[in-house]
Amino acid sequence: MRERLHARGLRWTSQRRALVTVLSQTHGHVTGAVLVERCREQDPSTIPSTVYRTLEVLEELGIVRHGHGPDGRQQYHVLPDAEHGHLHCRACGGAWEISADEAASIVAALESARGFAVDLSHVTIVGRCRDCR
Amino acid sequence: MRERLHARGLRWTSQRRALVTVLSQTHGHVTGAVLVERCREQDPSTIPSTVYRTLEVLEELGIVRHGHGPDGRQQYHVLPDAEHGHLHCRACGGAWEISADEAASIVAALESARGFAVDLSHVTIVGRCRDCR
DNA sequence: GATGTTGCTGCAATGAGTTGCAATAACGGC
DNA sequence: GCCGTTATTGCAACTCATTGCAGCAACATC
Repeated sequence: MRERLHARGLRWTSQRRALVTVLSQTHGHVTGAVLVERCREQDPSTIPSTVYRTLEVLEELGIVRHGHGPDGRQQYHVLPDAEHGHLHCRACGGAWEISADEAASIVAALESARGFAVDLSHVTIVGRCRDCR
Repeated sequence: MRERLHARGLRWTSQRRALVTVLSQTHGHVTGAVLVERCREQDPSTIPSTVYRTLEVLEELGIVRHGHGPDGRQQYHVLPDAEHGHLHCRACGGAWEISADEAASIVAALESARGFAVDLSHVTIVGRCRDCR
């Protein structure tokens, strides 16, 4: 981690260390607010803006990816992890992942028709699941 | 409008009238904040929570639909309008619509594989457009 | 036109996230 | 180990959106 930051002229601070530790203990998806809260457990003096700014940096480094839940709130997940999209049922709140394979049709269609490169990790599709229909 | 509300036991108030007027003069996509602002122009005493709550009601009636921009903020558009998804370039901020035809492949795939009913209006796909790549 | 219901509004507080700026503290060089 | 540079932090203010609750006012009924 330290290396990766230094390679770009960035610094390895205690605040970043704390967030990276929290992230390493995280599985699946977490909202930004939850990450702030978990950092606070480690160090109550943690400031939200620092956490959010650090998450931005980590995303640039390719350590985390973020998307938005059905309500537009931030959701992060830690790499390495197969790239995937997100599926949310509006009725029951259930969540599933959309594999790259499953999304291939639309990713390819947008790529060939418009030359558009889809960021699958950021994709969230909302609707109703089988059980809730 | 009044009829549609009354049919459900809801009421036709001056605040709702104001928002409907604003919406009728709106084309394309607008953020929630902009709608609040436009209502304020008509009536400076407009309260945000009332606007957001009214938008919820109008969405239930099928008058508007909402999705989220690349930053997760609310975006509304007024019906009637062909149902469509949204495409955003992270680099230039450009926005395009994804027609139901274009999205058909993934909508059908999720439908048949998982029995999931996609809300296309709510879909926003973020990435990089041809020019920005 | 007066009255009772109850759906809505206004308000205040809260949550989530962002931004500008001055002070701080990593880091590299000596 | 000290110093200068400048990336980061802490803080405060702000934007966007949501929620609980008491009081108000549409609407149906008479």
